[in-house]
Amino acid sequence: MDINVGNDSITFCGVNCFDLTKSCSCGQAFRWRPYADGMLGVVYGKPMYAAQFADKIIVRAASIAPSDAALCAHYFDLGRDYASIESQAASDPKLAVCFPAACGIRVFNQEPFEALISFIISQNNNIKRISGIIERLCALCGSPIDFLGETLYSFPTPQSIAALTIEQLTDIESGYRAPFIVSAAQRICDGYELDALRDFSLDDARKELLSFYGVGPKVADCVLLFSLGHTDAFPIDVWIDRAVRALYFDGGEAKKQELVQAASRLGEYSGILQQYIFQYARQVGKSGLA
DNA sequence: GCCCAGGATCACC
DNA sequence: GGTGATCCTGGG
Repeated sequence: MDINVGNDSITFCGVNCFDLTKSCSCGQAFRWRPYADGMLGVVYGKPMYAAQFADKIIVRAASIAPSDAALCAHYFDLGRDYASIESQAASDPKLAVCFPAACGIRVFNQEPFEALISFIISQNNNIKRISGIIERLCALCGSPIDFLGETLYSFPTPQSIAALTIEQLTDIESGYRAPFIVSAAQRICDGYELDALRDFSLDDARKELLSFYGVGPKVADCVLLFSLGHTDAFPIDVWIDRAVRALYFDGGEAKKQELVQAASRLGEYSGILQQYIFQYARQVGKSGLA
């Protein structure tokens, strides 16, 4: 992969196994939206426009710092060998079914605090409404930044979320999750280091996250997979439940423990393969999995 | 107006 | 250690 850095853009050349739009829209990240020929989002507090032309990815920002190329490469997970993960998927008879829908998905490395709050909001919720709540949260207490004639907002700091009242959070329609959001932000303000969980074993890191009020197994695994580098974290929501039962249990009933075992057999990238399965499940719908 | 989808918690067994 | 009621909102 070649990288060219300019004053206001970075170009990554020779990127394979990456479908930018699909990866931004598959439900792993909630702040990207279509803009011109690409996607507009906010990465590590900085508004960015990303577009894809064959194997080139162009990222534009108001200004590019020396560290931004490495930051973007990390965010989009460009350093990982997805060709081998995709070939694992394509050659596994079960996963091969998912592959056409899923190829080109890369699992992003989001900011841990943003992921924690976002996936707390995601519980009992659908993607459209999750995005709406997060955008209103950012507009409420993030920092406004003008870019390409639009006003975007950074994801709020733990301090500014911890200072919100339950009423303010109810007003942006976060519902009964409001106290969970404040409690998590409060704990980060008190000095809890989410980043330390990168070096924990999967089980230990999960135990830590489960101790947050309002965080259960599914949200914990999302935070681990989408922000803390645990590529073997395997979030099980209703879609994954349906799809794994359809693919690995002939559509029959399976206990939660059996689903977890089926996932662990997929190996160290089971979480990335989970995104492939999720994308497939969403595409074929409930009736396609029966 | 009614019922359902979507996860975590808590009370209870 | 497992089961079921409950939380909130949008959509059929």
